[in-house]
Amino acid sequence: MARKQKPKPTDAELAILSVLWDRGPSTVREVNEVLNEEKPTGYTTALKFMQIMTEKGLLLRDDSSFAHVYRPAVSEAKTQKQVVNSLVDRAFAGSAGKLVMRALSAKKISGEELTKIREMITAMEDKRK
Amino acid sequence: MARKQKPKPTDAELAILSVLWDRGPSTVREVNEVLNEEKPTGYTTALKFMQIMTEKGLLLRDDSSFAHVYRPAVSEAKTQKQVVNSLVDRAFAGSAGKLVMRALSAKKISGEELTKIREMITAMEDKRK
DNA sequence: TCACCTCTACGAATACAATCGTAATTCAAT
DNA sequence: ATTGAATTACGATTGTATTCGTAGAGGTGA
Repeated sequence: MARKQKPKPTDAELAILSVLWDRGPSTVREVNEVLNEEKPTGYTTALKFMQIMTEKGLLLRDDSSFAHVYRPAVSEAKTQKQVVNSLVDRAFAGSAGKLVMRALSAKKISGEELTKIREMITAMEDKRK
Repeated sequence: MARKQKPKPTDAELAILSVLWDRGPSTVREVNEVLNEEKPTGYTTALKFMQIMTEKGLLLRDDSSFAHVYRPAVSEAKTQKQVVNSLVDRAFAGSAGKLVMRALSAKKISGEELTKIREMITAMEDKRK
């Protein structure tokens, strides 16, 4: 299988991908409106990013209608894995366990999530012989 | 208490901080030699970074000897917390639990670490009444 | 002292991220 | 067909990250 290495998305690109993962295929205007809830930016700024991201292979464009419709070309799971691995290498000396422990103490996590995580761990411990 | 907000370190800056957290106070040459094991860069590149980082308040410099000795001005724990929180916000819609689960499936984690993590979780579950 | 090596200081070049303004294009409603 | 609003294309600007070259200062051994 020939895997093409997609570039790691920048912060602004990640914000746009998040919107598309959440909403599904959208126009520039729709994406920009969501982004503006967080931080106001010009319409052409979003447009430019989405054009660049299409060139980079991060988005796919359907230009059959007047307002082009964009959708992610990379999956949420793969991208999250990519940025996590990158952070693990850069700031945690390659140890994902260290990052997990830091994340557990860094932010509030809901009870349901804690349970899910604990079950995930026991499953992994079982699987390892 | 007046906490001064230190800037989020860039990738190259994190690499330098990692070396200093690991080795303790070091000269530019020492840091650069460690960095070169991963990726060869010029001596003055490391020097420039460490000067900039000192200006930014990320490093402290002892210039009492000919070769200045640098040490981190920010703790490893605080910095890791900072970058984790930033990633959670940027790529995981603010949910640290989502990041934890992604990290668990993204990279191999040793048995001892898994155990430590599980114990950490049960402790957190207990504490939450 | 002098030659040499190491180190710092500083400026500059390059690359890329992020932002926007303007012009050209398309569509829809008159 | 004509006009106005929305959209795209494209260039330009600004800011910051990264990298290095060169000059000068500091230290050392012959």
